[in-house]
Amino acid sequence: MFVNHVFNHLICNLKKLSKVFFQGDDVVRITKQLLGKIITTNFEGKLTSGRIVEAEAYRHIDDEASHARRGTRTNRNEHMYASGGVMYVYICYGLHHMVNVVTNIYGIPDAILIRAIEPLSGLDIMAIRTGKKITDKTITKGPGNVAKSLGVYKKHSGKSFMIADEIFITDSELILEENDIVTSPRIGVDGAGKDALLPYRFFIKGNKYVSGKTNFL
DNA sequence: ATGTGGATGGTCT
DNA sequence: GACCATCCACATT
Repeated sequence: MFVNHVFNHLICNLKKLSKVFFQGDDVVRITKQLLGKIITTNFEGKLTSGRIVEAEAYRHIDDEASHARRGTRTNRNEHMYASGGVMYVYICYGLHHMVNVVTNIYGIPDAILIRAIEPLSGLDIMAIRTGKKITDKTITKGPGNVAKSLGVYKKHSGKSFMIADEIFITDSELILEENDIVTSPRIGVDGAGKDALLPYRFFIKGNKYVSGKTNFL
């Protein structure tokens, strides 16, 4: 418990990502840069955090896999059009909440789906939220489990990562080389025609928390 | 180790 | 009323 407290203190003192990072105009590049960073939620005194090890870019209105394809703008995806630095949360298959980081300037719908994190802090809380064991490597694997372990729900959509009270993303000491990152097509976007083949998914090579079957190479 | 089908509900046509 | 940016249990190899 004491160790956990010290660790939480460390995380809170790491440099928080801000405007310069979130409001860049190249969501694909930002997605790669997001790997290794640490996402933290602190809801009602329950602090949980993890290293981002897998993420996907959803880019502009001409991306057929995006909720904002062809300029679609509805109540559901409104936060995708917000200026970079807020969270976009939606429900998938009626039961899974998906955590996205919105990037770019207001009006241009770019977002990054966080597909997996490596748990760092608040493992006991994550275990309660997911109903899994602390030692279970699937506890934060896959986008549904990311939201569940972090305690994120649709009601949190639109919250800023830059106010740094309940949700924030911090820089990390981890330096990733090109060779540490694997690129692939996105998962579960078969309906997107040729855009389903775009190399917009990135993950840390060999990390055991990455979703899917092929996290080798 | 791999494959299947059911759960479950908001969103848009 | 069909479609999902999914997960899990359980079946069969």
